[in-house]
This record gives sequence, structure tokens and C-alpha cells, in this order.
Amino acid sequence: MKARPTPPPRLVGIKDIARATGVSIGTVDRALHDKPGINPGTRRRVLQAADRLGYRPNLAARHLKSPTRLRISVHLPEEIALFWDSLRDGIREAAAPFAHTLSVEFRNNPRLGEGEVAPLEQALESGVNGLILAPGDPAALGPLIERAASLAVPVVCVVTDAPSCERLTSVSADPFTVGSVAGELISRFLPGGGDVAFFTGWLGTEDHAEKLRGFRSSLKDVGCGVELVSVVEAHDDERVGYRRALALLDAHEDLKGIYVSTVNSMPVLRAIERKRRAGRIAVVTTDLFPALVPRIRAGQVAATIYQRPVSQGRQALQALYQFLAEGTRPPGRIKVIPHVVMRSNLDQVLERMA
Amino acid sequence: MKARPTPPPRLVGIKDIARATGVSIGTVDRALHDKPGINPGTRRRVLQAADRLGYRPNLAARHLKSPTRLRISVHLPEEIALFWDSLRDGIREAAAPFAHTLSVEFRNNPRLGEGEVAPLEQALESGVNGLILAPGDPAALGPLIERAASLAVPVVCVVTDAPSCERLTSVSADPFTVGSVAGELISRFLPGGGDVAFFTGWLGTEDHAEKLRGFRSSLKDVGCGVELVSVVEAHDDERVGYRRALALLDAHEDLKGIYVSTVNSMPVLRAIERKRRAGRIAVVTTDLFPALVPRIRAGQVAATIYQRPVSQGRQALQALYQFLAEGTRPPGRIKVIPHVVMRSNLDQVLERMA
DNA sequence: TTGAAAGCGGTACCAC
DNA sequence: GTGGTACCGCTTTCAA
Repeated sequence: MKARPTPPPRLVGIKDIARATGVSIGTVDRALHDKPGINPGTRRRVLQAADRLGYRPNLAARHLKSPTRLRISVHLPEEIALFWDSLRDGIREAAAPFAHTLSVEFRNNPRLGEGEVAPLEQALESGVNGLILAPGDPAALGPLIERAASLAVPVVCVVTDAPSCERLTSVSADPFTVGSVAGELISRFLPGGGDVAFFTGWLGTEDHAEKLRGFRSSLKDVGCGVELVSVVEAHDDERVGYRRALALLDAHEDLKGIYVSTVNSMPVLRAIERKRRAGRIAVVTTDLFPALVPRIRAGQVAATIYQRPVSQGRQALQALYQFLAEGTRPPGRIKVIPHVVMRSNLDQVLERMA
Repeated sequence: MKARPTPPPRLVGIKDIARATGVSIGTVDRALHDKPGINPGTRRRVLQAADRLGYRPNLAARHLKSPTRLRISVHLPEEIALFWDSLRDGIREAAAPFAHTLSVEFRNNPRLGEGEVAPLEQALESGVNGLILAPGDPAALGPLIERAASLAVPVVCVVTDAPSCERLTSVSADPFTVGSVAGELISRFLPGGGDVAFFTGWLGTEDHAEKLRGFRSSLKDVGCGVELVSVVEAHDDERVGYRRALALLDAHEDLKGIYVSTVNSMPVLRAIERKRRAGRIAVVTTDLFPALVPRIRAGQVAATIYQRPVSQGRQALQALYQFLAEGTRPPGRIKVIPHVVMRSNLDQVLERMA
């Protein structure tokens, strides 16, 4: 005997509203979409009925008619490939279910902050409906983002933010929290207290300054005698980083911990190795890339803080789609919770990245 | 001047194939769906053309016709509400974009492992198309899962697994990794070494045994003299937990760390408080619930390992939907990477839960 | 200001 | 075996 499916609850559609109000579906459409040429009273009645019946538009059917698929342009750097490709994957993955409603175009620029303007201008020219971008140089991009806003093209920032612009939202790891997690880890790793150092790119960058602020606040909170004795700017340059790390290690014979708040951690690790202090310094790094893997395995890196680019991409696309398709406005800022990657969960994280 | 959208690339549809092959759309449909009553040669030609043109069915249009929405039944316990409700939220959230294709029904049972059979039988009777469930008692559920398999109803396990059954996939945090992360954290928190203890529910449970194995392996790996001196079974009972925690603290005057691998951590914390050893023992707990929040804030809990129910729900639904709608078979096991929640990222995690 | 009807891509069914 | 066509929910256009 075959099981009898209970009849699924019929969803209310546009013609249910029409029937309930005694008008035609055309009028219902006009009311629902604020179109001109409708009696205000009729509109009100229709909207009330829609509300009362719990009408939810069928997006699939909507986009069936006009093959005007929504076009989204994604603007990301080529370097560092692993990171940005993961982000692109997250976007592609999230866009897959909407393939028939949405088309995603990728426009790359060489590096964060370099050559960002031209592709964005071109995308706006070509009339895209939405933008996802990582504003490396918010100052240069500002006017363009404003122009997008004036064209009613929503912009979602990823990884970095341009909070002063009229963007729809931004998806990123909150830098204060990231720094704060690093600080708490290092403090906990050094219950006996000790001197620690903080490596960054440029302190002028808002993100980096925030990480430092978070780091400091955690050292104070945990309060077991861990002291920040040096803040080093490595200018995202391998050689500068290496030299300054060596100098740091020489100046502080009993340094107990280092937090590298940028992706530029390899020179620091090499300097530690050269000075034969590996294992005697608790190192917390940023992000995850192939060269870091053996260092984590060997315990030279106690933990690394991973910004989860795939997740950021997914959330950025979802926020943008929901706004474009349904008009749902996301919160002004979407914070991704970073992962603490250590030896014990490294393999699992790598598995997910592949 | 208005920007000119480039015409979106027309997707190939069923009638493009019909035109290319010189048959009618009805025939194309028969070929694509392996329906009877079609000449094998015609079928071959149609399929080739479909392949050559890169045909992708428009799922939205497909489900437009027959309101035979896919029905998914979700079987989860009521206790502990916060955790399972988060899981349900993740499912609902992920199902939202497919609301017109998919209807989700929730069937609850009182506790994990209790009263799981009846609702499941009822769901199968009623002819659902897919199942999401947390098998608390895999032995009792096994036959039903097999019956689902024989009815071609895919099953996705969440949180706990029933690996010996023919389920489509399972979504959960790998217990070995969870235990291993806890072990690594505690080891790192105790660079000077010391005695630690492990609290669990029943060691007979496979999950708990795996966590212990992971915990042990990390202690050995980090290898800084941390020793596991006691494994305590609290039988998920508050009073048993409290009594055994007191006994443990009395027996080990210089206990340095405790990992509670179940959600039942409050009695342990109360025992530590009663013995005035708060702050002198590194405690790692499991999951996140309101009573734990102030303990983390106060530093009595160094870290808690959170299984991310929302994410598990989302991934379970996506895997099931993609299989039902598109026939995509997910990997045999989807591992969720647990979050390490500490004071520094607590607020952010709570924000996401709300 | 409103109604009626065509058509989007696909399914189901009837007629040949 | 195959072709033709009504219909799903919605947008759009044209006529009233």
C-alpha cells in the first residue's frame, strides 16, 4: 500500500489576492509594485488583502518571464590567489542555486588597492545590478561607490570595509575581535606572564590599528603579567619583516610571544628559527596558506586566525541577492567569526578549503 | 546617458534542443527524463544535442507547474531547546530561498534518544521526500532508516551520526577533532605541565569515546608534561556531576585543567567555586548556553567548544535539497569546524545566535 | 483606472 | 512514438 502524501498547503498567489479583492491580477500587480495608474483606495485594499493572506511572491516565476537576469560584478585582487580564490568560490557556491536569476561576473585587479578604479567604472558603465568588492583604497573608490549609490546599484564590501561610503553592507571579520582573540590566546599560553610583540603592516591602516587595540585590551583583561614590549611595522615586505624580527629577537632575549597580525608571517618564523628560539616563543599568525601548514604541524605556530574567505563570499552574495531579489536590507555590517586554527583542527580546515 | 546593459547570454532551453534536433518539446522531455515510449535513436540524438548545447534545466520553471513541493521532515529533540532551536533556525534559513519548491515539517521528540521512532514512522507513512534527523538511538532507528532507503527517501543525520545505516550523508562536528582541540588548548594553557581531568557522559557512547581519544592524542602531541589523571562519567546528571567533581578536586589538590566534553558543565563549575579553586584551573567546556556566558566573562571558563548548530542545520538542508532537486550526491560525511569561543569573541558569537 | 491576454521554461496529457 | 497544447505564478503590454 502506498503512503498518501498529505496535500501540501497551497501558497497564496497573486490571483488569490485578485479573487479576494474582486479586482484583476493586473491591478494586484500594480498595487504590489507601487506602479502608477492605480486608484489609491484600490491599492490599499489590495495591499491589505496581500498582507492578510500572507502573500509571498514566487521569485522563480517572477524571473521566468523576463530573461533580464540580475547581473552582479565581483571585484577582487589576484594576489594572494589562495585567499581571494576561496572568496570567489564562496560567491560562486552561494550563487549556484540562483543560476537562472543571477549572473556573476568577476573582474580582477592585480593587488589590493591597485588598479581598482578602472574595472569598477567599466562595470558601472555596463549597467550591472549589484557589486561585491574589496576596497583596498577606499579613498580612490569612494566617489565610484557614491556613483553606484546614486544609480541605485547596491555595493557589498568584503574583507575590508569602506564604512564612510553608502554601501549596502560589509562582510568581514571584525579586526578588533581578531586582535582580541590573538591577545587572549597569547595571554592564556603564557600563564606565567612575559614579554610579547605585535607585528603589523602599517599602523596607519585602520584595520591594523583596530587589531592592535583589540590585542592590547585582551592582554589587560586576562591580566597575568603579559606585557606588550614592541609594535613592529613590516610594511608587508618580507625583507623588512625579517630584519625587524631579527632585531626584535636580539633586543628581547626572553621574548615569550609574538602575534603577526598580517599574512606576512613567514619572515618572522624564519628569524625565530635562525635565532634557535623555535618552540620557546608562542606565535600566533594570520590566515592560512601552504607555507604555514608545516609550521603549525611542527608547533612553531601555536595558532593562526583564519578569516574564512569562503564564508565571507557566501554571505556577501546572499546579502546582495536578498536585497536585489526581495528588497530585504541586511544589517549594516556582517561580522564573520574567525576560526582559530591549531594543529588539532588543521587537517579539517584544509579539507574544507580543498 | 544611461548605461547599456550587455544582453545577458541566453540560456539554452528545452525548445532550443527541440529546434536543434527537429523534434517536438514533448519528445525532448521524454528523452531527458528517461520516460518510456520513445525511439532509442531519437533519445540518443536529443541527449547528444542537450549535451552539446550545454542544457541546464530551469528548476524554478520545473516546480512552477506541479505544486508537488518537495516535503522534508525534520526530527529533533526538544531538549536542550537553545541548541536544537538554533539547528532548526539554520534549516529554516537555508530553506527560505526554496520556499516555493520545498516545505519543511518539524516533528519533535522529548529528548535525544527518546520517542524517536513514532514520529519517524509517521513521516514515512505520510510520504515525505526527505528526512533530517539526529539519531540519538541509532540501534532503534536503524530499521527505519533502512526502510527510508528502500523507499528512496534520503536521510541526512545531524549532530550525531548513524554511520552503519544507508543515510545520504551526515553533518556533524568530528568528535575526535573536538576532543583534540580541547586537548591542545588545555596543553597550551599549561606550558608548565600538570594534572588534568576529562568529564564525559557515558564512555560507552561512541562520540564520547572519540572525544577522549582526541583529547589524549593532543596531550601527547603537545607533550609539555600535561597528564590525564582522571576520566569521570557524569551520566548527564547534574547531581552526579557535582558530586564527582567535588571528589575529583579533593583527590587532586593540584589539578590544573578540566575538559567537560558534554553540555553538563555547570555542576563542575559550581564544584570548583565551592572549593575556591576558580581561576586556578583551566576549564574547557562544550557548547554555549546562557548560564555559561557569565562564567566565560569571568574567566572561570577559558574556552568553550561550540558545535555551531545553525551552520549544521544550514548544511544539512542544502545537502538534502541539492540531492532531491538536482541529484547531486554530497560527500559521505560533512564535518563542521567547531568554534573556539573565549571571552574575546563571546559577544560576537552571541550576536550571531540572536 | 482597470481588465484581458500573451509568454517565460517545463511538465503532463491527449490525440494521432 | 510523436506532436500539440493547457497550465504553473508572474510581468508586461495592449485594449477598454
